[in-house]
Parts: sequence; structure tokens; C-alpha cells
Amino acid sequence: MPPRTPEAQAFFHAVYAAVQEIPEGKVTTYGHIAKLIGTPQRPRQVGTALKHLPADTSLRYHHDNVPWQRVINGKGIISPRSQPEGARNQAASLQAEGVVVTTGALGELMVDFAEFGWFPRLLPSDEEAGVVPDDSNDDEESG
DNA sequence: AGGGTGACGGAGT
DNA sequence: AACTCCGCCACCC
Repeated sequence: MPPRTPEAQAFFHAVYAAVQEIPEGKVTTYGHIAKLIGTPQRPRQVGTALKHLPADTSLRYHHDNVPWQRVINGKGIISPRSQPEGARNQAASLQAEGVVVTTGALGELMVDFAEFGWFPRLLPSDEEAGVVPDDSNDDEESG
């Protein structure tokens, strides 16, 4: 079942399309997807969209063509759901494509952003604002 | 039709 | 650095 309103449906589709751009073997965050699609204040709804990703392969976006497993939270942890199995399943999917998942002391399933993170520096909002990439960066994402 | 929940993240304490 | 609050809004009672 698709979402009720056309706006919500468009948002869901934007999320799915953005998630499809995450390269195999890489991960990004809910918040980053939200930024990429121009709604930086809606990371939570990105999670909602992925939660309701259809299994029906006859639809445009579904479980098999949207790499939902490549989206984790900003702390580098595979978000625990009401069902712990969901996170375990996500970890297995990531490991199957070469992502190293480590288990913390409390059972958190973690991924190292320094090695597996995908965070394109040029966002759609940057293009609209005419921002150009700057090579005199002050960040240090690599490790 | 109204209120609670939650695959998040940022600000404040 | 850990914890609480709060904005966000689609889904599910």
C-alpha cells in the first residue's frame, strides 16, 4: 500500500531514489539522505519510508532494488528496531557486500564511517546556491 | 477525527 | 560525554 497523500508518496520515492545511489559496500545515514533530497529536518521520515519499503517486486521501488541496508544512524550504529531481528538481518545484508560490522559491548551493531561511509560533499541544495567544491577543506573524514 | 509511536538528529543541560 | 527535550510527520490504533 502506497502512502496516503501525493506529497508523502513523492517524499517516499525521493528517499528510495537517493538510497539507490549509495554504492555497494558503503553506508550513509538517515540524516544525510534527508539532506540529499532537500528535507534536512526530516531524517525520521526517511526511516519511516524505509520501514515501509514494499516487498512487491512489481512496484517501482521495492526490497530488491532499493539497498535499504546501506542506511544507518548518525552514530554509526544499525538502528535497533522494535524487533532486534531486523537489525541482525540488516547487518547480515551489509556483511554480504563486504561491509565490516562490529558488535559493541551492549550488542550494538556498528559500522566504521571512516572506512565505509558514503557522504557526497556536493548536495542538491549546494548546487542551487551555487556553491562550488573547495579543495582547501578543513575536515578530516579519512582515516 | 484525535492522539500515540518511532529505521532520527540537533540543541540544550 | 551522557542525557533529556523537542521538531518532525506518516502510520497505526
